Amino acid sequence: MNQVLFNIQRAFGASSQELDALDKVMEKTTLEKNDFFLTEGEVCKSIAFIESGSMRLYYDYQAKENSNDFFFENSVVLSFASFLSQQPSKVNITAIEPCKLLVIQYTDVFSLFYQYPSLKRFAEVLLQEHLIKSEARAASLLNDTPLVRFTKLLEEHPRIFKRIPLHYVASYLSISPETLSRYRTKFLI
Amino acid sequence: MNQVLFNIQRAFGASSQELDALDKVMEKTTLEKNDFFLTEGEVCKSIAFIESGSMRLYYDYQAKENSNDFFFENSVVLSFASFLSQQPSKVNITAIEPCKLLVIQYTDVFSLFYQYPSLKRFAEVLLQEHLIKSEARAASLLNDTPLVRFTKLLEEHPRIFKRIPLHYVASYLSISPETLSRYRTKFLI
DNA sequence: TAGTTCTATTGATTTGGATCAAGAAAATTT
DNA sequence: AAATTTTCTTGATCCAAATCAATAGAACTA
Repeated sequence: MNQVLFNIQRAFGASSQELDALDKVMEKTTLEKNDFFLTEGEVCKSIAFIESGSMRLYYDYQAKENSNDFFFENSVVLSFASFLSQQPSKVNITAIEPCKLLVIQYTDVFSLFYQYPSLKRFAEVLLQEHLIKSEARAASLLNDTPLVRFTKLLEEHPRIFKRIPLHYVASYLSISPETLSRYRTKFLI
Repeated sequence: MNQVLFNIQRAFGASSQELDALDKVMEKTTLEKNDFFLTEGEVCKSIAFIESGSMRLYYDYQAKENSNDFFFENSVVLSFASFLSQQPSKVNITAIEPCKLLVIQYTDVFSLFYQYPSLKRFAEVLLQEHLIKSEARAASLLNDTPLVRFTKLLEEHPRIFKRIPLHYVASYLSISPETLSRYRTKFLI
């Protein structure tokens, strides 16, 4: 059994029947560094589980790439807004490191929900978690100064600084790469 | 039939039976200016529909009140994060103008969903709309300069400038009241 | 209606972070 | 492993918005 299925089983008590059904519709794929999982304007028609590697979700806005999220192993990756509404995505999602992914298609997702209630419950929890995360992201950008965002990120997600190129991290914090570099020397990183 | 029920019927084709059930659990209440609908730390146990008036959702953060949303007639008001997780709210919600509200309790919401699928569908649409709005809010704070946020708000929601005290609007835009005042003279408002 | 508090404007000054510029270090490619 | 590209750092300058300060105007309230 792959790690993704194992996690779902452990967290939601999915039956082996449900896990089998899920396994059947999961396609293994890989992405090279800088390959796109989703591009702006395209409708998000699949969900990815990351087996290994890291990814970045960003807005391409006025010649700037503003990163809004990073993903690592055992994460679920998609544009919720585009996937749910089946409207063109406003974001891009690309591989930072080479990635091994398990991918499920939109149509399969809903036919699975129809058949297996505990998978529907899994999706509802994912959706709720994402909503809370999205509100927290907006709150952080509203309430915190750039320096506070930096120190919080450093404390809460130190691995981001180890595995993500710093100019991407700078754009996530909504500061220039130069300013991030200065924060880092100031905090002896 | 009140305006709220009328809207639900029109948008979701709810049956008269469903609307009756909804009507039964809706309690009319009023709020005076500055009264709280929800305070930080409290669990959000109800949903309000605004019949008349306006409300404000804000973070109370380091001696500053940072407004994150404004609501007018025919809006649905709650802290989604707190309501869904039944965890203490991180936000406050208060009346700006005196409000007439229709309020539904948490427990009634879920018993209604259980009985009436089209109301569940109504809730799912609300949730999806909120998620997209929350992502858009974060995107705006990440991508746009203060001045661009101001011009977009002016264009997309001009009534906010007519009915909401400007220092609240300033905090929503994440700028000082002085800067908002200067933007306004610059744009001849 | 006079007094008080709240809200908004305008001016002077300060400041945190952006931008510009150059070079160093690291990673990738050939 | 040499060449090229990408990433990161450091310094100098600039600028948009914050802060500080004073006043005016509106809206409560006693």
